[in-house]
Amino acid sequence: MEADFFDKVYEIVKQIPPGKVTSYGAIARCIGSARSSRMVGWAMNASHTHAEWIPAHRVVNRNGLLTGKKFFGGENIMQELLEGEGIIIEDDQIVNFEKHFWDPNIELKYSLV
DNA sequence: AACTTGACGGTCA
DNA sequence: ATGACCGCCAAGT
Repeated sequence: MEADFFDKVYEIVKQIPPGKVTSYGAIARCIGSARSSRMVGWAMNASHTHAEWIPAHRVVNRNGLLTGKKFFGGENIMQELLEGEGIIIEDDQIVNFEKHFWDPNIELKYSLV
C-alpha cells in the first residue's frame, strides 16, 4: 500500500536522531514537495493520533523557532525535550540551529547507500 | 459540497 | 533589507 503524505513524514521524523532537529521544508523536500511544508506541520498535528511516538519536538521551522511548542500541551514541553537532548533553546529559538540541523535529504539518503 | 485555515517556505515587489 | 503574496495538500467547519 502506498504511504500517504503523512506516513512519509512520520517515517522521516521517526528517523531523526536524538539531539538533532530538522525543518518542515527539509522533510517536505525529502518527500518530493518542498512547497508542502505546511502539510508536514499538519501531519505533526495529527501525529498524536499516530500509533507510534513522533518526535515532533525535533521538527522546527526553517528559523529554528519552536513554532509548534504550543501544541505540546500548552507548556514548554517541546523546549524541555530538546534541552533534554542537549539542544539549547533561547527565546523559543534553537541556538546553533545549523549545528543541530539534520537534513533527511543528505543524512537519510547517505544511510541508504 | 464549498470555503477557510494551517506547526512553512520561497519568490516577488 | 523588509513586507506581502502565492503555492502546496488535507482537514475542519
